[in-house]
Amino acid sequence: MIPRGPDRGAVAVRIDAMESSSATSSGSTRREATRQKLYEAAVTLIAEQGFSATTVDEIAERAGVAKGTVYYNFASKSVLFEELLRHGVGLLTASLRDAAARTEREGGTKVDALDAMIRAGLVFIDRYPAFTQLYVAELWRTNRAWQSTLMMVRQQAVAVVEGVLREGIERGEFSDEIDVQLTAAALVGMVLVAALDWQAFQPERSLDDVHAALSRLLQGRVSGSHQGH
Amino acid sequence: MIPRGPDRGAVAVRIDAMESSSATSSGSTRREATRQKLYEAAVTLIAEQGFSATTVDEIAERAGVAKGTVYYNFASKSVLFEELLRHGVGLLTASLRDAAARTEREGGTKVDALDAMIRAGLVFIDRYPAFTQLYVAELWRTNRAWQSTLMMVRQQAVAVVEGVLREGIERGEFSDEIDVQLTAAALVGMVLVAALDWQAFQPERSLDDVHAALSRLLQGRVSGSHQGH
DNA sequence: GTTTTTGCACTGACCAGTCAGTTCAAAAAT
DNA sequence: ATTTTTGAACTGACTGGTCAGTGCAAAAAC
Repeated sequence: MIPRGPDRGAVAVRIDAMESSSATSSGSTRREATRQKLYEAAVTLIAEQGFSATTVDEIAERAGVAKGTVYYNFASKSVLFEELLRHGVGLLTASLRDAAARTEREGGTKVDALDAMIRAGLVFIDRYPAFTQLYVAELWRTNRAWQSTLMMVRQQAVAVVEGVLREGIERGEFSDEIDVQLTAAALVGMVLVAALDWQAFQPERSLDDVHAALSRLLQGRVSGSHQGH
Repeated sequence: MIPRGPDRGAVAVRIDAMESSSATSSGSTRREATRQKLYEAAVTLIAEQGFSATTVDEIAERAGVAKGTVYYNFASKSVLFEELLRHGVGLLTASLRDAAARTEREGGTKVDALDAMIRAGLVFIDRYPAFTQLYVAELWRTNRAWQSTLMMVRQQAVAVVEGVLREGIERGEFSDEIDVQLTAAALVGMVLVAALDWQAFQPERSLDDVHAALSRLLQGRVSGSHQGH
């Protein structure tokens, strides 16, 4: 569809410009734009329906390109998906690291850093809910082609949280009895599930509300030794 | 569900006994057994591969029955899946309620109740990892046939946690400023993700380890006003 | 003798991936 | 400055295969 006339060339969408590869002076911006459109189409469809239930035809149609174009740009449906995963988690990891570094620079405590990362996580999920959804849905699946990609990418993100926890223990800010790995996983889960529930079941709430609720939990002001109210 | 070897009835699992329909004295146990086998086969396959990627032939084969039997017992593949969901979440909800009630009976605090529910959640996930996996993968998907079933069933489970939180606030045991819904979601997420990570990435850890880590977080002994170590 | 299961052939829809051909802007040739 | 060539990007009809669901007669279980 879309005879495309003299192709008014949708000039460079510039959605984000991650590590947008080479770009040799007269770089093929066209190709990059097409790939970006395909990512965007794929992420929502796969989040809604799952990988197998989403057809390449659907992705192509929503992106407004022909099916052949998908295969011109990606070796297969799975490869498209894998690159989508890498792309998305790259954004998240960068955002988390940034939040931690910023707190550090401003002389905050490690609790402040965790809190800032919680917020960064919420902002990310708010901006890319479909990606988050799809990530969670695939993370614990076994027996799948992109299993190893997913593991690597997960480790990348969780490592940031673990790092902050470890530094906190060294500084004596956290008890040295905490289990870094499990605690990091629990924190990630807390943010992930609360945020997805927020999006799905009470989208009218503000990000600040959600952040406040999670901060409270983090700081043990829900059930810890607390002070009246 | 979940094969688990030749199933020596370990600790009286009471797999069914839910609202297992009619059962007129000489109830058709045969049919029930077949359905159970199909649930068990379906749950692992779907957890591993996802709903669409799992074929009815595979389910039948793993369950050791003919394909026709699947359709004799369930109207369609989706219906089989929906009933599986109801079945599984029914078990979880019952277990959570039981944990809360037991604590109550023994005169524990509401924090104790939450703690007991965390443990009950972990035990459930430990026993039915495939179900948990599949549940998480489907929960936030939109546009799907069983979407409404899933919402009902989710609400059922989360409501138990919300109930305990509310009672805790009434009793003045928790701050009345906490957001019940968000906090409940966050707690569920904490347990869910920590447990799935435990299963997937460090299965050698004991349930007690995981429980201890989560307890600590719940009680604010990670970053709250804590006392040395 | 009724209920449940089996085995298996069949259908029709659907879908990942292919490929011969088209488009067009920029480079090269004139 | 005009024509020709090039090749990266894109197209969409087509293929080979898969799979949900059906139909049914005979066997097994109860």
